[in-house]
Amino acid sequence: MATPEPARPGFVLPLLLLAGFRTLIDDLHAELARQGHPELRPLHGFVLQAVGADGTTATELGQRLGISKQAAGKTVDRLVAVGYLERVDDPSDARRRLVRVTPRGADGLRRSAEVFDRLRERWADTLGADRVDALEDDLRTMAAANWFRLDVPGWFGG
Amino acid sequence: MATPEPARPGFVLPLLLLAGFRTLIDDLHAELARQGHPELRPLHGFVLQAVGADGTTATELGQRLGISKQAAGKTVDRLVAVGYLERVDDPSDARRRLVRVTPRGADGLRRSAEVFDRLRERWADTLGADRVDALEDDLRTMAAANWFRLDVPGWFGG
DNA sequence: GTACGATAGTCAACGTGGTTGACGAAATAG
DNA sequence: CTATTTCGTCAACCACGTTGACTATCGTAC
Repeated sequence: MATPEPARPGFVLPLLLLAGFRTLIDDLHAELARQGHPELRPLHGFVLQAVGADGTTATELGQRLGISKQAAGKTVDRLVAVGYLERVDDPSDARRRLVRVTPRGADGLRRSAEVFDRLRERWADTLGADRVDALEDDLRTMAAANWFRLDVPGWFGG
Repeated sequence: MATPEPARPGFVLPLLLLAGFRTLIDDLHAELARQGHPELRPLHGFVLQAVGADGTTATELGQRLGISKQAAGKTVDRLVAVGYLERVDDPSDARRRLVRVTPRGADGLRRSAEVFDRLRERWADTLGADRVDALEDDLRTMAAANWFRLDVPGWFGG
């Protein structure tokens, strides 16, 4: 028995990371719902972010998100349906359909950034700014690779 | 313009928390696959943990996991199919079907705990034990509430 | 200028995980 | 004994992911 009952069992660390993530995302969406964006799901903000100001194609979006072009296309469909994205034909290439953030989408994106900033300030108020900085630095050290993969539902489930 | 371009934008914090979580879970399952448990999905470990040594019912499992009894039942079905859980009739109540961890499930659970401990040690080696302790403490402070809700796919997607 | 390979998007089928609603069987309360 | 509650399951549905196949278009090579 190498380590019988460690004082800090390893399994709590992932749970705390998940709980921290979830707390931030839940707080964000509670606030977004209050500000007129109740349809925005956790995934959607990341997708909007990945589309970016310049727009993309479904295929490229899939590559950015680490998912298939088909999955990206379906997600775009849903965001188009709720008015956050739009598709326009690319005049220079009839195969491509540009995906662009609508004004409403841009509004949601801007508010998301603001709320995230405010939430981080709240963490800094409670924990101390240095602790939050250290937390980010440490996570950056340990999680270098998986920096932007958003296939969470399929990954976790599977 | 209250905060134009903050030095530490708020939106990276959740991404880092997610990336940290994901790194740990991916490392865990890579190791579990090596140790003879390739079928175990990220969700499954948490479900096994929630079933516990004494067993439960699907309804109670749903409550523990924060999902419906139907969803819990389906997940149990899948874990039964891969041999990690079993259902037995409750002799004292013909409505209930006890869900129990099989020996194979217990093996997976034991190995998971070991791997998580080892991964935490790796973090402590890289960051310093005090930093990891502080990270956990800080997260416990900020994420007190959502301590154990595992409806991740549905929550994140939705 | 035509033929061909690569690329963009879509359709279809499927798996996993979640939801709600309805229902039968069994326990429990009156 | 009847009424209510509880457990489990079935059925239908949605969100998100996958792979495979197919069309249309682009670009290149001949």
